[in-house]
Amino acid sequence: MLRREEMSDDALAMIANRFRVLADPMRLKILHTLGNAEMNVSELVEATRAGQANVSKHLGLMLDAEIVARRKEGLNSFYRISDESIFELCDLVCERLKKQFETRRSVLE
Amino acid sequence: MLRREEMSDDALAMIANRFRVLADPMRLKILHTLGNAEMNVSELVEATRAGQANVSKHLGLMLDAEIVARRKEGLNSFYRISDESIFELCDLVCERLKKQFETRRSVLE
DNA sequence: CAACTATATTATCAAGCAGTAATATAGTTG
DNA sequence: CAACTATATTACTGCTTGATAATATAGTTG
Repeated sequence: MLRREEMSDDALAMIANRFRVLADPMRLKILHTLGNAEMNVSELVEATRAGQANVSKHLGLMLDAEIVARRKEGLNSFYRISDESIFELCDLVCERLKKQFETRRSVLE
Repeated sequence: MLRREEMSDDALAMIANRFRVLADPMRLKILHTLGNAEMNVSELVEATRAGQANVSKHLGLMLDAEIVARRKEGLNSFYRISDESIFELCDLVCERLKKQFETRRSVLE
């Protein structure tokens, strides 16, 4: 796709934007925590040991990006992953990082 | 991976860092331009219509991240993609973005 | 070696963003 | 309805980073 077709600047900006959402350790931590189950904000605050405002802001950002979905129930907001493809993205990155470390290590031997 | 195993903060930081490299339209443009062929800096400057210092800095960043590789020949530096997995990443993001737009569009009908 | 060329680096500025405290909103319970 | 609770928003601060101009580095050519 990126390699074969022409890419408009707008398309590039949208793709970059999506990567930007994933380019933050705290958001990845939230996503990782959310991986298995729907959770409310308080649970996420406890699990990540971050401030409530901070967690809410990250969740809002990811909600806008449609990476998570929200279900409101009384005072609580329950969040869940709505874009499962992020796990594929993370897996790809992980594999690649492992390969790089492997290469570097073998260079030293 | 991200979903199943425990993730250290260091691991999350490394993954986030990799996404950060891809979270910039100009870098994506350079990667896209480099997609098919090895090119030197001048060619990339012309193709992207960006400043020379800017292109060099982005290339340096991606070289450090081992996303591109460099071959020096006389005055020229030739760059090429060294991490093909970035195209898979971009493809995944593209597909997902298309789905989102499709969903939004159908909501309006 | 002097002039030239390609690339890299540095300094600087402006913009964007993560974290936090304070406050607002809105639902709940006595 | 008053006190309480969960979440969202706002204002602010410090840090990071992208773009650019200026300069440095290093190879080339006459």
